[in-house]
This record gives sequence, structure tokens and C-alpha cells, in this order.
Amino acid sequence: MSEPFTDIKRSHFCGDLRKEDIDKQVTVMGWVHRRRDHGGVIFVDLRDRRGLLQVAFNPGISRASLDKAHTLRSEYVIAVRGTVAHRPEGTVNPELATGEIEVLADKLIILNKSETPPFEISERKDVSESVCLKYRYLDLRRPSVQKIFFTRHQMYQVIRNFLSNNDFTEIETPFLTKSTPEGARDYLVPSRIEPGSYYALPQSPQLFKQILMLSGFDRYFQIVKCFRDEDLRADRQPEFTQVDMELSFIQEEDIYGILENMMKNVFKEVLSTDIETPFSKLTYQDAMERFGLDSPDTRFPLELKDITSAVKNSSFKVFSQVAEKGGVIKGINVKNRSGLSRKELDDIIELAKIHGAGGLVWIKLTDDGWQSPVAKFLTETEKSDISRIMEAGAGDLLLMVADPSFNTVCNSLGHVRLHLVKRLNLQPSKKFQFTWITEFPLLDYSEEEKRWVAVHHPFTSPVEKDLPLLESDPGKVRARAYDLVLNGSEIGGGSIRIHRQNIQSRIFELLGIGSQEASLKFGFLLDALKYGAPPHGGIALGLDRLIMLMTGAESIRDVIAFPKTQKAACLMSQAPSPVDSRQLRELHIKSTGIKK
RNA sequence: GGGGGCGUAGUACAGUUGGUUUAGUACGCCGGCCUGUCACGCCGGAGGUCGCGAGUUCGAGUCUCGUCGUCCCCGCCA
Repeated sequence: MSEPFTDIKRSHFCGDLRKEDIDKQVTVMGWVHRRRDHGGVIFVDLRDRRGLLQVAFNPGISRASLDKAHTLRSEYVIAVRGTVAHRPEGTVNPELATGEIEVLADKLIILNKSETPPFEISERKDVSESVCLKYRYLDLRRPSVQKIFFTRHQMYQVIRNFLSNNDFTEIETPFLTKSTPEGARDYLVPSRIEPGSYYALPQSPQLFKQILMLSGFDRYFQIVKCFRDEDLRADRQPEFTQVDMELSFIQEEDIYGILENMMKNVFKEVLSTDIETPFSKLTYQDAMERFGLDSPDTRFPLELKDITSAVKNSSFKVFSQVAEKGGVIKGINVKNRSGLSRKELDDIIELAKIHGAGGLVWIKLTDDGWQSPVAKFLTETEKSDISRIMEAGAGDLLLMVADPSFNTVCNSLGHVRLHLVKRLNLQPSKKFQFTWITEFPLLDYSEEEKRWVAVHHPFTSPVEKDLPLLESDPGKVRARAYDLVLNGSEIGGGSIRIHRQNIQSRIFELLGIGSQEASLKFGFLLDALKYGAPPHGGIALGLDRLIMLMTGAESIRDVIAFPKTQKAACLMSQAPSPVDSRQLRELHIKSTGIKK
């Protein structure tokens, strides 16, 4: 029978009591973590958000409480009054922070009972993720799970304090906003008042934060949810949190400096870790050339080398034909790994193919010479050129990819590289390696849409001296855009924006967005730009990913209190779900879906 | 949209070439015993739509097809 909660007040958290509290009368409240019933004496591990505390029920202290304690079960919510006592000789538990003491209970109140939970609230997690997510409220009771959210909270506080102390103002922007072209698919919200019209949930507060700069706030930030209706990944959720910021009268270096200081603070305050500043910088081009990816993990060697010049005339047709088409041949030298098995090589080839490569050529440099399916095609000159470029010697394993597309070569080898890092269990040179990726291309030609599309977004400023290339060679124009990469994960990105209307018009023209369409889609920003826009720029960091890296979480779901599955469903609330037909009528919506 | 993995008591798993009993094991749960345990211990007990639906077969947890859920990846997404 659960009892009323009156005339009783908690005096301490369970996890906070120490031997300094011995002889104190305390009242603690929490959940029955575990009960050990010895008949004549009962121990209960009582859990609250601060930790575990052993409560002893002893007939010498209170017969009534002991009798009542027999009825306790896992996850009952109880209040216990008692005296803090040193544990008897030999019964101290060094595993517990409170292990030197226990509370001798003289009063027990059962505040609430619990059904047997579907799984133990234990740190030995042998429960599948979908069961955890269905009962997320129980999963969240685990101390290790709670710890992530305490850490996350702490990170928020450091960020807010830092930015506030640096003249940033936190301003909220609308969630019910306007759908914009470009970028990700929007989540739409139908308008009840305006039939056939829709709001979109923001993919980011991009346009609004630029407007705030035009309004003269000078520095803005917001810790804010963003929404993107795209397929999920281990590090992608449909709604996620960014710290979004925008600054006026600044250049790239100003933003780098502020972010570096902010991250220094975050890591110091939250993890007591000193990180190195300024962060290293890599141009997009160098990142691709050396690491194959635009979010390179630079903590490991195994860099890509370009061997096009060495094999462009090779009698191995795959190489020579790719070179003829203007493609490249790149390779990785895996030092002292010529002993890798056929199976492992096959896995690597398969991985390269998944990432777009037609295939992958391997060469084992053994003491008996070059062992490879393509060895017989290579001349001695070609071999020595390859060896020179790749700094290869006996015992090494060379992996090469050739493709007409530079990006395909880099991307596939970049992923092969990461696979090798994991497979060979290479140790990172640093725990946290931040890198700025700079000089992204402004535009990318979309074969699918047959037009140029913005790599970052359409308001990103081109590099001033590349402006003449806008019309002549758009693919060569560099953007004043930058990404922040931590240990091979992109955790943020931003750019200096276009604040001059004539340049914005040229960009829209390139993107095939007519002036009519432009004013329809984001006319308010274009209008605003006419009224004295200061030079401005900003950045946004994905806080879910950042906290993942800080806590070592394997999945983004681990750092979100109520995450969604890969099909964007919430297993706890059962969202999304069908709605009443009356709701649809009010919203002037008729579903064409055929979910049985 | 595509490729791959997984799905068996509350939970985590085992289940052989398709044929051994009533589909097992551990934890949890229920009952009993137990005054120093701490993943307490001992004795006993209950608990199964083998995800769902077809098919092959004398016979399916096991094979085939479909479907649903979940995870990883490609495309997509900064």
C-alpha cells in the first residue's frame, strides 16, 4: 500500500552521504535499486540521482520497518528516516562512493509501488535498444545514462556563459516559419487559417539570424532545435540541437578565435581537459587530397598519395584509361601489412565499391618482389615511381583506386583509410583533434538537376578574388565557408555571408533561381539586404555530435533524451501516428497514404 | 529508393543435416528458509502466438517467399 507524502522532508541525497555524516539523523528518498533479504535483516540499495546508498533494516532499530521492508520490491519509491552509521568492520564496500556508511532505518514510508520493470535498472546493459527506447523512462534511470544528460546540461551552461560574456545575445527565432528551397526536405505544418498553405519547421535559423544582424544586434546566439526530414544515421536525427550564432563586422579569423576559446572553455569546464588552440587548418582541397574526406580524421597517418603521373601510360588499362579521361589514381601505403589476408583484402575492395569506386587494386611488396594481380602490367620504371611517391618498401601493402571522378577516388580511399585505422587498431595521436576545413567550393554541379547548387547555402559569400570566375568557371569559385571537424566528425559549419545585393543576385542567377522565384522564396531577406546590411557571418555547431564525442557515445540516440528510430519513430510515444479525421478536415488535408 | 545484419519466456541468449521427448540455459519474477549482505545465498515454482502471413514437406523455431519492426551502410542530408 502506498502512503501519503506529507509531513516528511528530504534532508540529503542518497549519493551524497559520507562518513562525515555519521550519527546524523537523515531522511532520504529514492527508488529501491536492489533488496537483499536475509530474513532477520534486510539491506536496500536506495538510488537517487546522486547515487546509491545502503539502508539497513534491523529488528534492533525498528521491528515495524523491518516487517514493512519485506514487502519492498525493485523500483518501489520510498522515504527512509534513520541514522547514518559506520558499517561494521569488514563490510565496507569500496565499489560505492557511500560504501563506508549505511543508514540504519527507523522509519520506512512506501511512497509508491512499482510493477516489475521489463528490465533491471542496471549498468550491466544486456537489453536491446528497442526495448530501452520503448521504456525510455526506465532506461533514463540508469546512472550512466543520466550522467550524459548532466554533462550535456553543463556544456549548455558553459556555452551560454561564454557567449553571454562575449557580447552575444540569445534571441529566439520562429519554429513555424517559411519553407525554403535548397537544402534538406522540410517538415511541414499545415495552416488551419489559410487553407492549402504550410509552415515549415526550420532546418536552421539561417535567414532569421542574418536579419538580426541587419537589425543591429551585432552578435546573436541560440541553442535551438533544427529539423530535417532526411534519412537517419547513427549520428543523424530528424530533430537535433545546434548552438547557432551570427556576428557582424567580422572576418573568418574572428569566428575561429571565438569558437576556439569557446571550445577551450567547454572542454576545460566539462571534461577538465586542455585542448590545443588555435586549431589546425586544412583547405578543402588538401583535406580531400590527403585524407579523402572533407571531415578528415587527422589523428592518424595513412595519407593518400597521387600516383597518376607514375601510371598514366601504364599498360594496365584501368589506370591509363582513367588518366586519359582526366581522372586520378591515388593510393594508400599500409606500412608493414603485406601479410593481410585475402579475405581482408576482399572486404576492403567491397568497401571501396560501396563508396563508389569501380574496384581497388592491391599490391603486396614482399621480399620476393611485387605480388599483385596487376604486377605483370607494371614496368620497372612505373614500380620505382610508385615506390618513390608512396614511400613504399618491402613488407608494405599498397591500395589503389582509379576513377574519372576525383571525388570518387578520394571518398572511397578515405573510407578505406578509416576502415584500416579501426581494423589495425591504430592509436590516435591525440584524444581531441580539432581542425578547420576552409576554402570550400562555393558551387557544385548537380548532374541530377542539371544546374549548379550551393555547397553550403545560397547566402554564402564567394572569396573576393574569385568573383570574376563566377560566370566563367563557377566550379572554381571558393566560398568563404568553413567547417569545424573534431576527430573526423563534422561538428559545425558556417560562412561569411553575402551582404551586398548585387552579388546575391549573381549567385541566384547561377543557381537558376530567377528574381521572381527569389523574391517569392526569400524576398524578406533580399529586401532587408537593401536597408544597410553590415558585413556578417556565423557558424552553427551540432551539439548532439559534440556531446557524443565528449562522452564517447556510439550513437546520437544515446545523447538525446527521447530519440527517434531509423524510421523516425518514437518507440515510447508511438509518434508519428494517425490522427482523427476531424483534425485533418480542420487543416484542409486529405491523406493519400494507405497505411493499413 | 537500394544493400546487409538481427527478430525464440519479462530480459539476454542456445537450439545440430528439417524429425528426442513437454523448445532449453542464465538473469528477472512468485513462494519458502536465512541477522551483515552488497550481482547475497539455499530450496521449490510459474512463465513461450519461436515477430506476423503464406508456401514446400509425412513433419518447420530450423528451408522458400512476402510482410512488419529494429540496427548499420549507400543514395539523401552540412
